[in-house]
Amino acid sequence: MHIPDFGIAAVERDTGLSKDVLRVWERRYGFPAPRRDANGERSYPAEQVERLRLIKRLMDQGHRPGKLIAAATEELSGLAACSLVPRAAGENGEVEQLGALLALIKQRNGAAYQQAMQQRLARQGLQRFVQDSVAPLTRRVGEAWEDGSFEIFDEHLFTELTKRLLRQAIAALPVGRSRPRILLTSVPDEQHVLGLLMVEALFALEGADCIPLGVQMPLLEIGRAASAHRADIVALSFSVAFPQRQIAVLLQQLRLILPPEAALWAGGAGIRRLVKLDGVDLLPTFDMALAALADWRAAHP
Amino acid sequence: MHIPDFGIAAVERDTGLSKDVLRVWERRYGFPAPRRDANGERSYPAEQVERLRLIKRLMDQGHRPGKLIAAATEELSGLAACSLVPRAAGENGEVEQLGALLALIKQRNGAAYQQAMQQRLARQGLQRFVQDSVAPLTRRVGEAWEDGSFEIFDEHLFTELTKRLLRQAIAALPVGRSRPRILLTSVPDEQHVLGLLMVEALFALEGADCIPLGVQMPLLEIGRAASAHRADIVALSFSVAFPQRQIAVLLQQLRLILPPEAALWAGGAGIRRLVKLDGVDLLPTFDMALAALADWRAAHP
DNA sequence: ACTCCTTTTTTGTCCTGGACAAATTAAATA
DNA sequence: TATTTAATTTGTCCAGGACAAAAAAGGAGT
Repeated sequence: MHIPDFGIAAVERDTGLSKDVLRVWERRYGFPAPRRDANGERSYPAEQVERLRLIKRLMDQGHRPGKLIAAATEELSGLAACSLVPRAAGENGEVEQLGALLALIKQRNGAAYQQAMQQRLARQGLQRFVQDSVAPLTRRVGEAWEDGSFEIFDEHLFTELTKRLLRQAIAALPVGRSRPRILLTSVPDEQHVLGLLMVEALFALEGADCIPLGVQMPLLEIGRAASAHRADIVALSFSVAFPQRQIAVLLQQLRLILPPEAALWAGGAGIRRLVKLDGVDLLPTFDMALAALADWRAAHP
Repeated sequence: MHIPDFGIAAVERDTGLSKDVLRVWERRYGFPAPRRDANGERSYPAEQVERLRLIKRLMDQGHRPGKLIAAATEELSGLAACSLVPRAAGENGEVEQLGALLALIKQRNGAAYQQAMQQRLARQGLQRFVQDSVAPLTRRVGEAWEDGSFEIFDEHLFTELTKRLLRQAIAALPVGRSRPRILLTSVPDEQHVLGLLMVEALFALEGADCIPLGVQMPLLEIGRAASAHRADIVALSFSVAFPQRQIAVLLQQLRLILPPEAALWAGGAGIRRLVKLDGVDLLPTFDMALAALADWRAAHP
């Protein structure tokens, strides 16, 4: 079976590497080395697309492209080596349980995973379920993806099923009617929604009035939505995969677009490395988010 | 309050128009006409970004860029005029009810919308709920967005809340264990998920074993997932907004990637204008999708 | 008037190769 | 060992040309 070659647009879609990057890598490093079709346009064999995807994965993990492209195929070793993050001791029972849940996904047994998680939710209650089950699981899925033991579609299945659990749990809560009114969304190009759902669950538990707008809102629309819904707080989420360099400028631009009386909160793994920004509250952890909520209420009696 | 200018990357993110398109429009039509920053790079005033968004909206509706850019501001009239699609007579009571539901979204009363829809679901049952409530509502939201009476964030809120309802309803169904095993997903750049959820609901009602992988799966990953899950059918969804010219080549490429024994089904409003493709089943309506499911079962006893 | 075929215009995408600034690493200094 | 400075790496942007696929316009035949 011969998989046909990919055009440059298809490679961009499938790898997340922009056309500019693909061309400049070819010029500088000699890789990728697509052949040309009848019109002189680049035509990438599936094999090179796979390799590009691997390189992208390792880059998101912190490696640099120059090194990765130079290395022949021993990357595979460096790949596994770097993800040996030692796990905190003393929680081995818990770790085992989470591992068992991940194994269910790995076996592609979605139904069993869903059932097991439902039980956990009932046992722990929503707050601890989010903080002690969903959040650590998400982290471990990320690690498993980085070290190659999880395929992308395993991650997708995990995400999809977990999203359902969280949404179901949120829908079961009484509708929040008290302040603050919190608008939850993400900027364009940021499509990870799990973090947003987790924080929505926590806020909804506290009785806040959450307005979930889904992901990928253009900045100007976020501003309009905040006015139209008279939101007290606009909460954004940034995943690790989001291009770091853009986050700061993006937040500052949004700050200028938003009504001054609306607070701007940013959370997610992507903002860990960020320094302080004027008029933006950076909330890297759930505890900080809950504390910020309490602070807001104290300041707005 | 002065909203700062946008860089070309920000405009691409917020409007969905590629950098290439933005530059070539400027060269050909003289619009947009960004000023230049200190580095000679394009810098788009927020006003022009808004206008670009409007143009994009009208283009998705079928208008051509050359005309739109030439027209000064009378587009606003042409905009409203074109969406006067006469509604089918005889269903006015039903139309009224749907209109009332839309009005709830428009009033930004998410809670009331959710409650009303829940009632409808209980009354109609899932199948009729999908076909007679969700599908027509989705169509009307699309129309409302095109003629400007819905903001983008209204559409996002509608989508988000409706997704929740559908997922909840699907989760309440007994787990499908019988054939066929259907893998549901969409290709990269296609992020509309409502159609996928609607069809999942219908398939799940028929007892099929649905594997929801969420949206935006790279083609090669879809192939792998189909093998790993031993899927009988891979079902993809394309919205109207998806670039038409790419759909056919994309489907043919995926056909070659998939195991030959796996069927490839494509649905959604985006495939309406498509002609027949070898090895791909085009299913523009829900009825056709259900018929295809029945056919599959008849052929695989 | 309507359909089918051909020609022209429109429009998006791709190309080359240069430039530069922000981020990162390496070197040098206190 | 810290902290500043120089060098390198790397992503993004630019200009302007080219081309093919899609859409519109024109023409011939039934």
